[in-house]
Amino acid sequence: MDKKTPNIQDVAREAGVSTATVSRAISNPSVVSAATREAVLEAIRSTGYHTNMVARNLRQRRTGAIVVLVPNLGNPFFSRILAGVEQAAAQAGFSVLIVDTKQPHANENQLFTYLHSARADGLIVLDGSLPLEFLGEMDAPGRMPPIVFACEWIADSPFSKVVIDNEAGSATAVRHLHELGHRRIGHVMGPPGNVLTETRREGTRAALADLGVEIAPEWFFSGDFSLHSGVEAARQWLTLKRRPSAVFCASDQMACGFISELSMEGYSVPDDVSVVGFDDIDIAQRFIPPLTTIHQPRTQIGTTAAKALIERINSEGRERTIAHQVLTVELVERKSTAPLGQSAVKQD
Amino acid sequence: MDKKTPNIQDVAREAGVSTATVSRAISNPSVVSAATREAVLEAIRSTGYHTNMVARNLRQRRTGAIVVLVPNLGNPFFSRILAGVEQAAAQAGFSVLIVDTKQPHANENQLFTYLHSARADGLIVLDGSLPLEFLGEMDAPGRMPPIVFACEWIADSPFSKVVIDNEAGSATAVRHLHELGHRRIGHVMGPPGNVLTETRREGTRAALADLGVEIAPEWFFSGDFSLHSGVEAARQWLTLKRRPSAVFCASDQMACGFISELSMEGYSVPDDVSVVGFDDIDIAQRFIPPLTTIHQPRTQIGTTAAKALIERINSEGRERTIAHQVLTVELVERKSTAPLGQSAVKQD
DNA sequence: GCGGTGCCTGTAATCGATTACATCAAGCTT
DNA sequence: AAGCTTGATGTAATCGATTACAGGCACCGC
Repeated sequence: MDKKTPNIQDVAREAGVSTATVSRAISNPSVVSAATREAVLEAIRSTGYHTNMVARNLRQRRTGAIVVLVPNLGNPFFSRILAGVEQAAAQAGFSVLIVDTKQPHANENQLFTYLHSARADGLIVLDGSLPLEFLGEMDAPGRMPPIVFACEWIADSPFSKVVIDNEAGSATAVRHLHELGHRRIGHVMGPPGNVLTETRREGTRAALADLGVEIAPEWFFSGDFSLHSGVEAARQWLTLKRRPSAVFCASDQMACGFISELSMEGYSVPDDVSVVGFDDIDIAQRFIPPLTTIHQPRTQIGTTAAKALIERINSEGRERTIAHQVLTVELVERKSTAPLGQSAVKQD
Repeated sequence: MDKKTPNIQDVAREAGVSTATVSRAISNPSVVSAATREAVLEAIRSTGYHTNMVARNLRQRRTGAIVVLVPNLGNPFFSRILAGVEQAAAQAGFSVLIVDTKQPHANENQLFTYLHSARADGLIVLDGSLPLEFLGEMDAPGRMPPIVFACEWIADSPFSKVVIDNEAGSATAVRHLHELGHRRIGHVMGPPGNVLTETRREGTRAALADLGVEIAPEWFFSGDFSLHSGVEAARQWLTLKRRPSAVFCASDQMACGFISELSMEGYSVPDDVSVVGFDDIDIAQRFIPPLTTIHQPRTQIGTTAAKALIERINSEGRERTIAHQVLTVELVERKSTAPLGQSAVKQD
C-alpha cells in the first residue's frame, strides 16, 4: 500500500541497468553513454528517486555537514554570522547543524559526540568558553575533525580562527572619544573570563594609558554583553560622584541598555554622556540617538569561517596548518557621541 | 600510522565478544550480562570508540535530525524561535539543521532534496512563501516526511502549524489606540502576499470597522517588516496632509524605524504620534521610548513546533492528523503610546 | 587473424552499525 | 529424565549507496 521510497535498485531495474551504472549516471555522468544516461534519468523521474544521503555518507565517509556551536542562539548578534556560515556552506554543498552550547543537552556529552559520530565533517565554534577537554580529547592524531573558531576563541589553543582585532577596535573607540575632548572615559565590559571581554578591556586600557588619560577602576563597569547589563551599568554610572563624560560599551546591546536607562532617568545622550558601542548590530543605526559604534563584518566572519573550514575539510586533512584570519573593524560615527563641553556633564 | 577511528568491530575484538553484543551493550544494556557489559564498556574506553551515527541512521532509517527552513536567518526575530526549536530538539535527542530559504543553494533544488534524502526526519517551516510544489510533490502517501509550519504558513495547505492569533493581536493593538482616544489610526504593513501581512491587515481593518473609525487607504503604508521599511513609512507619513495620530506597525523593527526617522525629523513619539509594534523583540523594551507592542512568545513557538514535529516523527507517521495550535499574544503597554490630545498632532 | 586499446557496463565488496533468528547452557517442571 | 523456559550470545542479513575490479565488445593496426 504505502510504497516505500524508491532506492537505487528500483531505478536500476526500471532502467534495465545495474546499480553501479545508475550511481555513475548520477555522480559522474560523463562516463556513461548518452543513451544509458537518458534511460537512467528517465527511470529516476518515473520512480521519483532521490539519493539517500545517509547511505552515500556512510560509504564515502563524509557527511557534507558542518556544525556550528553557538553560545546563545537567542542573541541576535549571531544571526548574521549564522547567515554567513549558511551562505558559504550552501554554496559548497554543505548543510549546517546548529547547537546551542548553553542548552542542557539530552546526552550530557552529546555535544562532544557530534565530533566523533561522523554526524559532521567539521566544526565552527563561536564559544570561547567551551571546556578545552571537549576538544582536547580529540588530540589523537588523525582523529580530530577540522575545527575553526570564530569571533571568540580559546587562548593558546592550536585551532584556526577567524576573528576581528578587538584591541584595535577598542583603541579606535577610545581615541575617538579622546579626540572629542573627553578625558574621563569609562568602559562597560563583557562577562568575566571571556576573551572578548579581556581583549577589549586591554585594548581600552592600553589606549587610555597611551593617551595619558586617567584610568579609574570604578569607571570599568561589569556587564555580560546583554541589554540588561547595560541598564545595570547605567545605574552604576548614576551612583558615581565623579562620572565619566564618555563610555565605551563592549557591545551595542549594552550601549542601548545604557542609553535607555539614562534616558529614563532624564539624562540624554550625547548631551550628558557620549556613548560608543561595539558590533554595529542592525538596530544601532536606528537607535535614538543612532549609535556610534565599532562595525564588525558579521556576515563576512561567518562566510570566512565556513570557507576556511570547508577548505580544510576538502583538503583531506593533510594540511595541519593553523591559520588566523583577522578581519578589520572600523568606527562608524553616528549621533551618540559629541564633543565634550557642548552642554556636557557638570564638572566638579 | 594515523590509525583510523575505531569501529564496533575493534571494540568487539578488544572485548572478546561479537559486534552484536557490543551493539546491545550500548543501546540496550539490560539484555547483556553485567560482566559482559563491563568488558564492553572497558573496551569502548580503551579504544576510544564512538558510535558512527551515519551507519546507525542508515540501518534504522531515521536520522535523529530535523531541519528548519528560515526565510531570513539575518533577521533577529528568528533567533529566539530557533533557540526554542534547538532546546526542544536537544531534549529529545534530535539535532537541528538550518536552511535559509532565501539563499541561493548550490543545488537548485537542494532544499527540496533535504526532504527526500533522508537527511532529516522532519521539517519545521518558518517561511509561508515557499512554493507549494516543493512540498506538494511529496503528496505521494507514505513518502511525505512530517512537516510543521510555525509563525507563517501556507493558506489552505494540509499541514500542521503553530501560530499566533494575528487578527486578535492586531485588534488588540487597534483597540488600545482607540481607547486612548485616537480616531485616525494608520497601519504599516508587511510584504505583499505574506500571510502575516494579510492577517494583520485584516485584523486591523476589521477592528477599525468594528469601532466605526475612519479607514483611509493612504494610512495603510506598505512595508516588509524591516527596519528600513519603517523608515520609509515614516517618510510617507510626513508627506500626508491629514496624518494619523497613531500608527500600528506590523513588526517591531518597522516601529523602531518609523520612530527613529520621525525623531530625526523633529517629531516625537508618543507626543506627536502614538506607535504600537508587533513581536516584542528584545530591543523593544529598551527602545526610546520603550515600545508598546504585541508580545509573541517566540521561544515557546519554537519549542511547541519542535515538540509537535518530534511527536509526529516518533509516532511512526501513523497519525495523519493535522493539528493547528494557536498561541495567544498580549499587549505590552510601554511608552510609545499616549492619550490623544496631550500635545497631539495638529488637527486640521 | 591476433593482440591491443578504449569505452561502457556489471559483479561484488564495502562503509559501520542494528537486529531477526539460531544456538546453547543452565535451571525448572512434572 | 525428558522437555520446556529463560537468558546470553553469536551468525549473518540488512540498510542504500559507491567503487575497485573484471569483463565484453568494437575497432584498430600490423
